[in-house]
Amino acid sequence: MLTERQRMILNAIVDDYISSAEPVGSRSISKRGDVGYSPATIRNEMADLEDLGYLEQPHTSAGRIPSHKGYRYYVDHLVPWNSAETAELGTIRAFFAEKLNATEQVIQHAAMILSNMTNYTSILLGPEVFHTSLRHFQLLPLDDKTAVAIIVTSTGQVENKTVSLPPGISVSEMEKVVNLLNSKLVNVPLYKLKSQLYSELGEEMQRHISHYEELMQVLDTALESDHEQRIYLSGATNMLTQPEFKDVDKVKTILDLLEETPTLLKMLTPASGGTGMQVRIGTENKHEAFANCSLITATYSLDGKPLGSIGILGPTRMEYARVMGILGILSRDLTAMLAHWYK
Amino acid sequence: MLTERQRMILNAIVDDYISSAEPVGSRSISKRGDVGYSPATIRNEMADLEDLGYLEQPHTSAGRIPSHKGYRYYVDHLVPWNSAETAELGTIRAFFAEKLNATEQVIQHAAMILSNMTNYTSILLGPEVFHTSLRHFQLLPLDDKTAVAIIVTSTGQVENKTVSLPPGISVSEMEKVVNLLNSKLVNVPLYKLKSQLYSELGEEMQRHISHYEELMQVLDTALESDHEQRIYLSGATNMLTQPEFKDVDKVKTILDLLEETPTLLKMLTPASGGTGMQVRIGTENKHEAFANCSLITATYSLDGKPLGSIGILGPTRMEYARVMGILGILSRDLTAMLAHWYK
DNA sequence: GTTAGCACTCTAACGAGATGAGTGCTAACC
DNA sequence: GGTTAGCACTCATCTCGTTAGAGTGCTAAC
Repeated sequence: MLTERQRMILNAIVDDYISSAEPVGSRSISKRGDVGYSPATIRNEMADLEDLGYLEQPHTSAGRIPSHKGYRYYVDHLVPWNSAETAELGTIRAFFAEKLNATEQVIQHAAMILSNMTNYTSILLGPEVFHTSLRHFQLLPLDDKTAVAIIVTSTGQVENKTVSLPPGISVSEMEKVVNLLNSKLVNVPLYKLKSQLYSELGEEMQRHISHYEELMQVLDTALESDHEQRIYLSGATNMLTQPEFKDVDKVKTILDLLEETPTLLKMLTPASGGTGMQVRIGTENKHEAFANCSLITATYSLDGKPLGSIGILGPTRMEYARVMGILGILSRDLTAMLAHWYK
Repeated sequence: MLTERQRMILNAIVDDYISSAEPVGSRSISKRGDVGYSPATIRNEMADLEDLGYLEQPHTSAGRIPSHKGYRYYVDHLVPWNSAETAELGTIRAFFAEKLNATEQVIQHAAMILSNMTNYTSILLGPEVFHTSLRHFQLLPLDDKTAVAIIVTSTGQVENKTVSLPPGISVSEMEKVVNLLNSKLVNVPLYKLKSQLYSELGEEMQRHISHYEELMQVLDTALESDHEQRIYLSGATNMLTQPEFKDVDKVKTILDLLEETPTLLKMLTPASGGTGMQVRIGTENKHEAFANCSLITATYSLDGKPLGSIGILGPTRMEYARVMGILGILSRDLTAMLAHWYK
């Protein structure tokens, strides 16, 4: 649809704008050297690109800035994205060379590394316990009224929840049930736990146990999917350094949204539908507060199933190439690392 | 040292400045009605108060603002602090009426409530596991190289840590040791765990166990005080709404500091020395980034020992009376609640 | 001791050029 | 026909002098 020359010019404009945050004029494009035309010619093309919707003009006598459509085209067709040769490869490899042996810890650390490297905000979704399975279950009485339920998953994550005990349940009986539960439910995926609880322990137990109803109630809440995905956010304040967010009020609404876990979840999870890298530009994000933001996400997986996502949030004027490169490497390496641990 | 009239005027100025954030002039004080003097008289007193160091003048023809010394005097002698009658009492009571049965959950929730009520930033220190004791210890093998160590404390908190296992340790032997450990170390304060580990299991075990050295190494790292105090931060973005922080750069350094756990710890922990409420004004905080901030902290305790702190961070121009009232109630109620749970 | 009055100071707000980056258009050039 | 030089025009931003107003300090009167 676009001529080769138009693509070159669009590319040059987006590149320029990404690094300068200023509307870019015909002269500066001409001077760059990689587009060998005079300002006048470039002006003509720019007018055409604006008509086609790829560029915008803040006001008559200013340069052009990319529109959302322009960014979209840039991301889809022009980004020089070679994840293998990113300059930051070294940093990432160094990160994975460190000896970290807990998944959560790795993810958390990765969030920091990401935001530091990119100077944007990183949002990581911890491993989705949903697809992992039960390794061990335990119910530990604290006093006669409360107990701690502990669930260890196949990926070594530990979830715990305090439950209140109804009066009259004996410790020994509880132990018996928990033991049975362990023998029956180990390796069952977490999301099937509650249904299996009833099918496996249903009839069989009812006559062996005195307080069947109450006990089931306790186990039910204990296995309740409190196992939410954990979200790790890092570098939120980097938003403040972006010139487009010098308006304190706007940046406040953004930072406020970032403090809300459900919002972040909603932003990151749909990405797990597709496996590849996803870029959501401006209004493609659901919240209007993010109209001037872009979100780039990738997923990491285990056994081919996406486990969680890693994402970078920045202004629409974002270093797409660099960020995509970094995310690409990191998601691949994370996947490899997990595969290596839990093969 | 100050005359009654000077105290009245200082009080009026601080009150006014707290609610307006503008230098306050003699006329506006006179008009308030509670100081029945003409602007000229008040001007004279203001000049004296400035000489004494309680007030400052941004420039010659502006009103006065309180100096740090002025705030300090206000906090120490003038704040109308009646924690019992705070208007927010209802909100707090409603919060405690909710049925929450995990300490952590309560603290986390309290952080949110606090920042919402005050519109400042709340910083809460989770229960200091340091002073709690061991209820249960467990070492759960994940595969032949790694295991999860789980520690349940007397207050029902669950700490877990992934440790790597040296090759050649048998599962049964490990179980034996862990069982012994449980029988010997339950109810030992966490901070004594490591030393007791050696004194209790030292000679006795050495001959019964094949890989004594390696096993001890594992247990050592498992009991390592990874049990850091957890910090709950809420409403950090409220900083952005304060007019004194309209400068994005300054607020960025503050928010960046708030992202660093060690900094927060350092700011909150010294407060646990004294039992009462502490107010640190401006440069009394250690970091110079907080030169324009005040931090008010209170502690909650169990069995008379301070367990953790709750704090509010805001501009030096802060609603001291209100915040101190709220913190007072909350810390008292938290203490009562913990006492009720773990009596 | 208190207060009215007044000259003085200093910031913030306003508005009128001046500046300059950038455009669109036309006409000339290859 | 595609490309480019030239030029008039637009418009945000910067500068600078002026003004308005809030507030002070001082003096003199009450």
